[in-house]
Amino acid sequence: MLTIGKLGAAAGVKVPTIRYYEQIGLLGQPDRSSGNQRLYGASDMNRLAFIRHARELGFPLEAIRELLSLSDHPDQSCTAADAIARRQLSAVRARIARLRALEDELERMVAQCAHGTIAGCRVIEVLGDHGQCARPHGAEPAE
Amino acid sequence: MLTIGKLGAAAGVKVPTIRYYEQIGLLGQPDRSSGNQRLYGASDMNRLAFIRHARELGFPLEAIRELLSLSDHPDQSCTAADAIARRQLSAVRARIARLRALEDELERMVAQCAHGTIAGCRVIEVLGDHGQCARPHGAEPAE
DNA sequence: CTAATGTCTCTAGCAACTATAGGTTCAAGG
DNA sequence: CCTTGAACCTATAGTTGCTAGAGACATTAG
Repeated sequence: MLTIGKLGAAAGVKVPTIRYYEQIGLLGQPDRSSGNQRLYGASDMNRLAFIRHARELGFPLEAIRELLSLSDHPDQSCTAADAIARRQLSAVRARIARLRALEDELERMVAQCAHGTIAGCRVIEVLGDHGQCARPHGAEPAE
Repeated sequence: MLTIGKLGAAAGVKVPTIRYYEQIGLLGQPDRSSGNQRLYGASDMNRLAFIRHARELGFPLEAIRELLSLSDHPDQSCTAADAIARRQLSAVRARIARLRALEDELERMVAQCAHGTIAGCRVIEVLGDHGQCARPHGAEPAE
């Protein structure tokens, strides 16, 4: 049985965050010690690790809640979980592409700075240019 | 001259968000019509598109403020500008590296999903399993 | 046994919006 | 010209996903 601090250290999640997850119902209420302290077992550990990894991948908590409910009922189809993962994957790829363009421009700026002023800075154009958008704006679902 | 609604539609930014950006000083105070309504020009449009794209890439508003200051003062001494550009460049590179790791993990998740039931779906296992982490947890800088 | 650390609850704050309320201005149709 | 409805104004409060603080109780190392 782990105290909340040990659990947090093991899963890489801060203690107040664990209590927050419990508060919003992502984690169930754990057993308590005689002195009212939370005590966790291996299944809590797995659940928390799942939440942490999903958060790292950019899943919103509501999507995680959905995934957890799917895994609580493993006889259902995993199509929904797969769709969420695919959506995240394409979002990640779009971000990488844009960041590479910005990286190039910042490299160019740093090189230019080495020899004078930053007149002719194109950072705004690189990120300001709508024409370089992977997809058009305005109709995208919010992240 | 564009009203705030037209500007927002053109840049893909909601109207209250534009007013919020003005409030926190990312956008200057625009001209007003005789009836006190905001009027924007092409340079406001570029600036707002820049902010939107940078936000999509996950830059915090304070980093965007710095990037904008680079283009706002193109004659600025290179010492200051260079420091800002270098800091942003390393932030961009860190973000790219992290996103690539996430891309790999999502690819693996999607590839392993058997499209059957969750019992055979690895999405949840992959996210729950600490052993498959690209890097150990706990010592990473927060996003 | 005592001192330090960990835990408890509760409240408040943060970033970056988003929504609502209650009023004003503008542009288009009758 | 006048009305009507959309778009605008200000100001405030709510959202998500935490994070930090205060003040009190529990546990553990020396």
